[in-house]
Amino acid sequence: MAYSYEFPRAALTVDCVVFGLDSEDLKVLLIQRGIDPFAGKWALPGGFVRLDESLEDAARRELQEEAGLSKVFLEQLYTFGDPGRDPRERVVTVAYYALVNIGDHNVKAATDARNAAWFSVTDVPSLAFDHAKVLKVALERLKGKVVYQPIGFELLPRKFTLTQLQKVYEIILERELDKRNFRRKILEMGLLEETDEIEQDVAHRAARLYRFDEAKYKQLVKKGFMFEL
Amino acid sequence: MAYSYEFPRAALTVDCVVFGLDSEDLKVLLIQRGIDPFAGKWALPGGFVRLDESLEDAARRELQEEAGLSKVFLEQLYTFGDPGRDPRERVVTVAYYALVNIGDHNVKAATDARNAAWFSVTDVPSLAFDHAKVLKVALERLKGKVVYQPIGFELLPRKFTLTQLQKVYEIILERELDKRNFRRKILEMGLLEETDEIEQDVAHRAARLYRFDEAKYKQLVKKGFMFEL
DNA sequence: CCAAAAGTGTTTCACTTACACCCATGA
DNA sequence: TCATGGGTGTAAGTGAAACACTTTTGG
Repeated sequence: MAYSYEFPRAALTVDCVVFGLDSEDLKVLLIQRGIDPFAGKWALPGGFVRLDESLEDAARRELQEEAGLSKVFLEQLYTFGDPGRDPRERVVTVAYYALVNIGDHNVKAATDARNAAWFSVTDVPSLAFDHAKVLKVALERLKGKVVYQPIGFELLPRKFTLTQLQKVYEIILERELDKRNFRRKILEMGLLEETDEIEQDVAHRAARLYRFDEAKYKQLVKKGFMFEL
Repeated sequence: MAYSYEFPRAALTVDCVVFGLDSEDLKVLLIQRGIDPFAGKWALPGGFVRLDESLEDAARRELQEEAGLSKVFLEQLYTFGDPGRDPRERVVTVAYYALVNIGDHNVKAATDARNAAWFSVTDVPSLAFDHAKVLKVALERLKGKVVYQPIGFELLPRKFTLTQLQKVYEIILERELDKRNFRRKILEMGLLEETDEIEQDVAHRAARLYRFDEAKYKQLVKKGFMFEL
């Protein structure tokens, strides 16, 4: 690798695909752009990487600044850098995806008067830049990852019912799961801690609440355990 | 995402983890650096991204220039951008990994008089920058990917024996596989085309040669087929 | 004829899948 | 008492894993 200070340089940004879940749909968080290019269009939250921060730090900072989100699950997705993806100049973006529990996080109105809103992933508006492609890649990654990594929990409150968890998987995978088989499988993994609480304010028998046991999971992984479906 | 021309910019590079295979070992291609920083140290092949080329094009160009490799399997791995990973200034690198058949590709002496050589992945020298980490991530990716994507073939000549193929998996996964089960499983997928040729110059019964049928694979994928192990 | 790897089936076991009813609760 | 989802077990089928000997060829 040779050094070369004389070359003009691409700009470097991060963009975040933030997934959330309500009882019906998988949602993605979008920001309405205030300025050109694509003023007024919806886009993924993101922005320039500063010279003194890591890529992940930049992604977290943008999430905080543009949507008031902090301490969320965040993982690098892919880097998009085709010439022409930004109409003005060469911009390379490192895309991340995040999983949040919509209930916990009130997406605040962004500081700089741009709108932030959740859209069902099956019904997103036309997006700025190549963000439609980024979203597509993120969705594929999420579907692929959710079956062999315990990340479904990230979309739920810390305590949840088994039915809620099943719903998470059904929505992401876009297929129905058998209730008894699902419960047996997930419980036999030993990753869920049964709490002594039950759900509140439901007009039927209240379900037991469970909690994902992170410590137990890490411990099992060390012994060769692999999460699956 | 706001525009901001006044910020100083990170430099952008690509680095490639090129995997090859001989009959014993999984190998990685390294280049001995000619200039500082890390002059004399071994490093992954790579270099600066030009403003008018895509990231993948940059990776392919560097492979061609530094190692004489072309038309290889190449896939984006991860982007490494921690401040401080380059001692001189902020450099963000988009890492790719490549799979090549060592026999087919004579790694040429690099044009600028730097050495290129294959090292067993279990015995690599100390590497420049954070390339040890990049290599580690690439190895994990390869191990994870090889079981659910038919990429093992990329490390073999176009025609190969079932034993060679089995060896590929055994070396990458670092565990032994059962011969009969392996052959049954791989043949039942219907991805291998039996040729009428057999291996040459062996001091024992010569094995039949097979070829990976790319067209068949794509066709099966459309019907929902998933490669596995 | 010996050494070396090619090639070939069957049984066992574990896991996945399909499936239906009673229970608890609040309205 | 009715509507709603919570919670539970079993049988059948499918796929994975374990396992050893005969065949072919070149030296």
